[in-house]
Amino acid sequence: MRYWLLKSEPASFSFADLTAAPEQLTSWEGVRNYQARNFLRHSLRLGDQAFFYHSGTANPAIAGIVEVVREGYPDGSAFDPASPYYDPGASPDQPRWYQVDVRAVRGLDRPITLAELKAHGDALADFALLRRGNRLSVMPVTDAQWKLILGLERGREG
DNA sequence: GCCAACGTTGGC
DNA sequence: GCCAACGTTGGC
Repeated sequence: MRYWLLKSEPASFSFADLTAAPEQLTSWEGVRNYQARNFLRHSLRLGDQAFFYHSGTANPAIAGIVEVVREGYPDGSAFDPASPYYDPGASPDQPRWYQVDVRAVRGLDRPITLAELKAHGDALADFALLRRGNRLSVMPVTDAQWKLILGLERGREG
């Protein structure tokens, strides 16, 4: 099993939205970046877990944990002219964009903020999220990073 | 293939 | 709202 981090703007779709969804399940659609697409298409596997990260908010933070319940398949929103994710260059024959399905595993006892992650910058020096200018919406998390971050959950903040 | 212009992301 | 970082686009 491998670990990942998925970004979402809570104003569009929050971890609370996911836990309120039927079966606490959603399709992770709308990713329009090739590097992130490649992860979704080929790398995220059934049973892999991911941090659900809230970006674009006053307090960016990891809010919860999700699990991959369906591996990469074509992102149909790219074929839908009514969708904000519509891409005229994609078609069912040439899907171009891919999505996975994820289900909520649990919310964290408390959000682990970006500020707190940065405070552990020595231990998390290679953490993709902390790389300067990182805009990837799907990124890998190593076993060590996963453990360290979950260790923060029950520790004192900061 | 180069690169300037432009749009988007996302923290602050 | 600002701005740095970065990806994409399109002229050449």
